[in-house]
Amino acid sequence: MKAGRHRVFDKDIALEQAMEVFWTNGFPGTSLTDLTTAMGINKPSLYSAFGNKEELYKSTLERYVQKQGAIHTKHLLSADKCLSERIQDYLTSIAQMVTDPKLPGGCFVCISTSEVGGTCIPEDAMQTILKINEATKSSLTAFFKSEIEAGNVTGKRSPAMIANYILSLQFGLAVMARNGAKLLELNEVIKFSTEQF
Amino acid sequence: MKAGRHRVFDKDIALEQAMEVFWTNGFPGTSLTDLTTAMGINKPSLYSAFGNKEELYKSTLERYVQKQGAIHTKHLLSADKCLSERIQDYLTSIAQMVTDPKLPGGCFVCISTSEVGGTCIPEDAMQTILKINEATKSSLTAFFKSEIEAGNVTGKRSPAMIANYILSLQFGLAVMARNGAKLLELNEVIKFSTEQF
DNA sequence: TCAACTCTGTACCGATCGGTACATATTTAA
DNA sequence: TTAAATATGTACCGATCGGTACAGAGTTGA
Repeated sequence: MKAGRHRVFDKDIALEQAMEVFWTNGFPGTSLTDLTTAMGINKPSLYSAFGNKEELYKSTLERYVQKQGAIHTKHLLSADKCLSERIQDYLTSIAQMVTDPKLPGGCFVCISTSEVGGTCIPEDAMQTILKINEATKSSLTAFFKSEIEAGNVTGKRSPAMIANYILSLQFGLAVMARNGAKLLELNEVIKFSTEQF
Repeated sequence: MKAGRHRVFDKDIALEQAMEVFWTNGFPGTSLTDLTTAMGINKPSLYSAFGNKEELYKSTLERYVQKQGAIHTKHLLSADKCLSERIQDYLTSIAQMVTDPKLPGGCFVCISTSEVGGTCIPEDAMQTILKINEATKSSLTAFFKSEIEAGNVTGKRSPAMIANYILSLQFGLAVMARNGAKLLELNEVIKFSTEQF
């Protein structure tokens, strides 16, 4: 066991609470006081555990991708379902998350992406966000490439284009949720937008 | 002529410059120094001409809707074109704007909508944003209602659902642009997403 | 020419920003 | 029991935040 006084807060819980604050307010809209209040710790504890505001922000983004983002992709791979149904399940899973009243609303990555290009987002954080979206896009592209090769897509469509289409829809649904759209409305949109598969 | 010293800056140009700053950085990400620097005026001039930061923000939003948002809708009504072509033109016009290198990138309303729900957006500004989106949605709904009545839409689709679909696409394209998507990519997505009309 | 008026520039306000120094409390290993 | 190590809480740092008081500059009508 390590010498020294023990940490009295759970680092993982604190990280989740920080994530909710950044998710709600964005990076420039979140102050250290917002963070320490939500996390139930004080500033020196925050800095010793998470570095600084930017490092904490990047940590919450990575946590989001792992804990909130990754739960949707399994729907794309479920057996015994046709492609359009799997895409629909995937998008519906996202729609549920972005409208979940127990969460801040919308998509953390989408909100962060909207802040890319602003002058008050640190360069490193910007790269983190862009990398996350690149990973999503290339993952979707690889998926549709294999689906096309399996003959599950009609017509002559490129995997990258379909990936961009799905990514656009994800972002769109997330902003719609921030605007107050209901899950039912989003599900109707999803049904319509997956008809061509 | 009014007595007193004359204003040395053009209020309309200053408003446009303020709009670009808010568009780039969002409301919490924009400081008064950012604004006065871009507008080329000092704080007392800003306050006497535009009220305060929030009032200026709302003014830039309204200006955006009038000058940047309204130019797209005409494509929906052009004669001698089928519905899918008109929708495609409408969305392409938006895609051009959100990727225009002479503009801040993305859509100002979309970025503002992403900030709705955060604790540092004043209540009045929040209402302004929501009203803008309501207006867009009801305008699109009315449009599709008349198109359905004209028999231009196949299948049994509700105007509100199609309006939500188009609005989601708009938002999605805007966030994609912030993420660095090229106009060509967005045009491919648009073509694909309007096939079902 | 002068009073009334409006805008501009400077200089400042209290509050909050992100971040830290330092003393104290707590724990482990020796 | 003690030294080393680590976390916490307080109290503070300079910088910046949104906003304004006030003096002076410029313009009008009388």
